[in-house]
Amino acid sequence: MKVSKAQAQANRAHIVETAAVLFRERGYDGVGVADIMAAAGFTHGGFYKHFSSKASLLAEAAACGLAQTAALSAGANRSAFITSYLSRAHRDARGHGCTLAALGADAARQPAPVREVFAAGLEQLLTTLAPEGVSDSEAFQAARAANINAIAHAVGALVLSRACPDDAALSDEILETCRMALQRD
Amino acid sequence: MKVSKAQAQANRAHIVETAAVLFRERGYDGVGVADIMAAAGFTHGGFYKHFSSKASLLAEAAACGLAQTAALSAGANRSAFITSYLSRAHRDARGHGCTLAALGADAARQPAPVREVFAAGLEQLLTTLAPEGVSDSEAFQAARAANINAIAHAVGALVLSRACPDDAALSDEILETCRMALQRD
DNA sequence: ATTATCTATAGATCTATAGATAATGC
DNA sequence: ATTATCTATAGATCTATAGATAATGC
Repeated sequence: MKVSKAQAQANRAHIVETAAVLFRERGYDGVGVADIMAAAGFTHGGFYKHFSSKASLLAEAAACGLAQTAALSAGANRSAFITSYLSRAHRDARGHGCTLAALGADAARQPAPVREVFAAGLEQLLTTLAPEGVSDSEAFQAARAANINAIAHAVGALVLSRACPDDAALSDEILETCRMALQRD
Repeated sequence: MKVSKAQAQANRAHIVETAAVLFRERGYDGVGVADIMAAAGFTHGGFYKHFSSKASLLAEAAACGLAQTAALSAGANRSAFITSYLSRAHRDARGHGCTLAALGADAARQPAPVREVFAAGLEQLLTTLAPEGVSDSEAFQAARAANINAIAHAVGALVLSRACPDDAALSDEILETCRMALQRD
């Protein structure tokens, strides 16, 4: 049943990507190692040849998810990023959405290595969103502060809209109100 | 081993308050029924004479925690509320802090009854924060929108600051940046 | 008589490990 | 010979229930 080293590497990456989706959908404690391995197409016994523990997989899966969000923000302009971030489609697709919103609260309860991954992912997003060619130190700080505020505002809006019932008017109202405010700034 | 009806009622309330703290600290899936009952001073077998399931306890515990936050906001003025909400003390006291930030992401994965409790708690907070004596409909809507934005911004800041390592400069920077922005508005 | 709590346990799950298998890669 | 994967399982946990106990409340 052995596979080539290249295939084993690909299998490992596939497990990380599968976990990145399942953790965002159901939370860290809501998914078992066996669930992840089955979803990736393996039996659960093979897990520990790839990862030392479930927590270390979370760190890799979070890094994977955070990199996806940073990549998305790199392409679009700020207004387009906000529009898609605060859309009902994003609210309803937890498994493929922002890792900060889906797993930020879970991260707070995890050991330092996992939280360091989140801090690095957030720094990456701040860098990606920063306007280019700002050499002035004061303007740089102002732009960084504006990005921190925008991300916090957007993450909070997404978390709150998801905490409300799907069909509640309040859930849509939160998204629309915050989208308008963030595009006004 | 039976106690009076009044005592049983008090014991039940004590279990809800204990659960409200433990769920916020460790998340819904991070605490067991036996943990909660032991922390409240009972054996776990007695749980089901008070609650029909663990999920129904979560609904009550969330309502309890959300009412505490709404009560806090009722007393202070807006600036004082923001100052304490975005303090390091609040960040580091998850078990006794805002339920929206601690359990909002968990709520998104729970059945409708739990999410309805969150929506009601959020509406309560919006009402509490609204300025009194605003009869004009347009001004009322503007005040409601401003409160939705402020709560989303503050919740997101708290979630993100907690997701970073305790000692990271980024965690403090998020709190301070968002506190300044929210007090400027 | 009722019932709040306790003891004990069923049945399902979860993380992690041990040993077997079989294909890679030297 | 090494190792990626599989089968099987240990040991711990979790939700929920059953039945016993003993104090309340009629």
